[in-house]
Amino acid sequence: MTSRTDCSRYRAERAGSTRCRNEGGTAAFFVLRGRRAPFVWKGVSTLSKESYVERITPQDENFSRWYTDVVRGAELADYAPVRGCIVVRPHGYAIWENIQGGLDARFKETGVQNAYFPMLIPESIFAKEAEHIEGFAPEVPWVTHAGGEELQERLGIRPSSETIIGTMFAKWVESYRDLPLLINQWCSVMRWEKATYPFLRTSEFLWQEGHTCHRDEEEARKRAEMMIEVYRDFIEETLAIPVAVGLKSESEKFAGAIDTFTVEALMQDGRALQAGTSHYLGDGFAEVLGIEYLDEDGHLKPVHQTSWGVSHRLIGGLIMVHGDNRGLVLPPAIAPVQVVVVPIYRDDTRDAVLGACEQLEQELADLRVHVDDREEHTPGWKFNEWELRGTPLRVELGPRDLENDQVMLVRRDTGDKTPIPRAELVTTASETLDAIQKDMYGKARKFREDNTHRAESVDELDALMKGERGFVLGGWCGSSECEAKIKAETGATIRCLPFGEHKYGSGTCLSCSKQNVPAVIFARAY
RNA sequence: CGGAGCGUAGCGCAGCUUGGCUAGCGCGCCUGCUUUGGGAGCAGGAGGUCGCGAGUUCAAAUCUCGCCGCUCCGACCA
Repeated sequence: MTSRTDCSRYRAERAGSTRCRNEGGTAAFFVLRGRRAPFVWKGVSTLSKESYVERITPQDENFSRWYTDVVRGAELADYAPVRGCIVVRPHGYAIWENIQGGLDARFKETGVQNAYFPMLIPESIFAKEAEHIEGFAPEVPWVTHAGGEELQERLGIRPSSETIIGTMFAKWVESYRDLPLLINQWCSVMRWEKATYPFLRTSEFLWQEGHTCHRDEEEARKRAEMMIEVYRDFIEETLAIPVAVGLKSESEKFAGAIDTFTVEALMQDGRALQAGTSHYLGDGFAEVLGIEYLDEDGHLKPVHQTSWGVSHRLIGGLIMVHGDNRGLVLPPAIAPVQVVVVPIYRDDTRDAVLGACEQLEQELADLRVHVDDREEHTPGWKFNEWELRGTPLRVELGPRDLENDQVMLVRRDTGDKTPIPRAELVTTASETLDAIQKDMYGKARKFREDNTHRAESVDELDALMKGERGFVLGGWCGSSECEAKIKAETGATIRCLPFGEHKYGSGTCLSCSKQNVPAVIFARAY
């Protein structure tokens, strides 16, 4: 009874992991916790004996190291033998699959269909839109040889697919009756980055790119705004990450777009993360690619387009918004395993405990539940392991619980440990998961509010950027000169010109002191 | 792209300054027994092209040159 298929999956996933190290090292993935340093968590002090305990670099000691510790420790990703590329491991990929599932359903609700286009783009096609190729040229790898011969025409590896998809759209769109055309593809793209960082900036990354064609500007703009709203909804509801929604400045816009809408999140180190973008492309691509339709009035007109995407960077956002010094903390809605059951037994109680666990697993079948019945680890080891992996809820079941007809329920986000009567577990578990989801969003939202400041001058902005950082609201007159100057002096960029409920009124331009200009969000960005 | 550092067993490191026997240590892994409510104990065991390529030398993990990769800190980007 102790072996089940999902169980062996978890075993396979863990193959090759290690978490301890010797005394005496310095820069390290896992740092030695000093002898007799008590492992303190929520008032629980343990491990008083001399023992080596793996530790993640604390966030406030070195946030970057903490981040990479979590990425590798939670087995989300590993470095690949290709420069700048990561391997997304099963646990990380399971999160990605849940992101895909949630977004894909939302896309389809708005009438979008999935398709797939080639990864290789002939140079002649890629080069058709001038701004587009100019923006991406430095980051595009080219295939020049194949079949043992030099190719007649170089093939670019897609950094984004506007041109190749548009080329196909030109064949498919003939009449206004073919519009709107709403297509999405899940794929990976490649951008040859100078400096890479797991999930946040890798040479190849997983994403989705939606591409749509419309009859006029109004309809296309509506679609671009609709999709940024889909992102906002998903990221806030499912990933429990609050975002600011707004418009990108000219310099931060997508190469070839008229307008770029963005959702911006704030990480725990006070830096901003662009979590998703949606572009109104105008008819620029349509003009050069010949995506034209015959309108009711008998005239041939170019379509108005949009494109929009999010990437596996969202996983980086999850880590940096919710994680703590014990590792990853996952919102229940996205967690591959929502409830882990850890049996605690001796030889004489083994069968009873494992039997009860199997029963729990059946009772909790509506949730994503996993019984960790591995023989080779102690319960304490498993507690740490599942906390590092971010599992929202843990159920502990041992002989004492059997006697009292109860289980222990432990929340990952707060560490709270509560005995629950067996009969109430199913209800309490799903209620607690709902509470965790809500509380995690609330906590992240409060963090953002506590770390959103106002600045009246470049000096004030600079002081904030040198200190605790965060979102800084300040006036901006709209000129690229002032934007560039502010960036040069403070390192902060304009994350967005907020709209909707995120508007913050007006102020004085931080750089040129022009009065009554809109307030925008400044931040150091990833 | 600049500055700094690193690359020796699956992971973390020592050895390198001053070249020399069989390259060590901890964790992990394997076997056995005892264990199991916050990373268990004992015993035995397996595991290495010392990042890659040249060079110097009787002899290179160690010295020289080149290349590759990674990490951290700054400038550019989903």
